[in-house]
Amino acid sequence: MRADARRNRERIVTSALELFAERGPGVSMEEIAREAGLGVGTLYRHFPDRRALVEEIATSALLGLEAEIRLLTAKDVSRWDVLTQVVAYCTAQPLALVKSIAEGDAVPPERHALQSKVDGLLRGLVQEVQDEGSMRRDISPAEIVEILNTAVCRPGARAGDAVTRVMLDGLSS
Amino acid sequence: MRADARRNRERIVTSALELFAERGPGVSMEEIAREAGLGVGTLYRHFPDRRALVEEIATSALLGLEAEIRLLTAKDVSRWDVLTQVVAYCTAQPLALVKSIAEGDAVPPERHALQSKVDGLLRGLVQEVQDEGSMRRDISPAEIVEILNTAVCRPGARAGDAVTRVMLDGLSS
DNA sequence: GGTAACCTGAATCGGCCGTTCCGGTTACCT
DNA sequence: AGGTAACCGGAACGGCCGATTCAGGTTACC
Repeated sequence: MRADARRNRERIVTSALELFAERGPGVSMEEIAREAGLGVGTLYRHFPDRRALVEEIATSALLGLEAEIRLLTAKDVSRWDVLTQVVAYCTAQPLALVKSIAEGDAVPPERHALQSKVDGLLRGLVQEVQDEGSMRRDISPAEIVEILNTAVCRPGARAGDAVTRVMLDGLSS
Repeated sequence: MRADARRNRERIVTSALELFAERGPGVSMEEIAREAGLGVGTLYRHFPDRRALVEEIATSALLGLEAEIRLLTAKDVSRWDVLTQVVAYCTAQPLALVKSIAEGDAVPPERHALQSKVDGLLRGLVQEVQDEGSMRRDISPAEIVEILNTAVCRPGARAGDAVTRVMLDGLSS
């Protein structure tokens, strides 16, 4: 693959991620191309169709999150801090909305598996946070993950913004 | 106006409010008509175009909210309880998303004035809650109102659901 | 019973978006 | 430097979806 092609592919993914994160689904292919400083044709050279693009982004976002969770989980700090940092990662990375966007399309089995794995990790972490005693217990881990999701998958969400802080304070015990 | 016409107009407004609340903007005129058990033509008999419908709904929702705030504010209970009930009203009434939807269109001056008035009332109430000492002071009333807005204007928001509870807990002091 | 008001929903009209395609450009190898 | 395959740009096409219209049937009310 030629150097410029590789670079352009990169740009496309980056731009798409960004746009999805800040404007939600419904961003058009043309907008993505423009944001990347390329023509639509180039976009289609790299991804056969919209689904392929979404798929790539969703999958790589999930993989990134999974890696991050494992990394943070391995640290020797309170589970609460780990969770906080995971949340921060989710809002800082523009992967925020990707999950929900990707759910608009039919979820292919491979991504579904990955999704479940990440969800499992998150629920496990939340469980540990509760066991450690720093999080309220009157809400189930699954539901808490969902709550965090709504906090993070919000157009315009920023790491450490007021909504996120309030949310986390409301979850702590 | 004939009795059936009045009834149908009513139905249209109700259905639109409901659909907007539970499915967000982007609900089509046909869906609204169907939900109301009417043909699209009837809808257009009562409202010249989509904007007119949205306008009516937004305005009446705001007026309703204003009335509710004044009513609750007059009660002799803690300001915190008043705020809680206002929030509950906002999520129970399907006026939840109306505000944000109505903002998609250009906001006509008259509605803008109404909007500001309601915002003022809310900020004032929040200020009182803070003065009473039951709410954290490290976030400004304006921002808190905005936070509450995101809590309430959420597709699928229900009065007293987990997200709302967590949010309010996070705001209390 | 008559009539104006009302209702219906298929058809129309636009706009937006994904996708294609071909003429022009460029990286890179020899 | 020159050649060529890979790459890029962006106008143009086709489909879809939603707002709006309208001709023809129905109904409330006097």
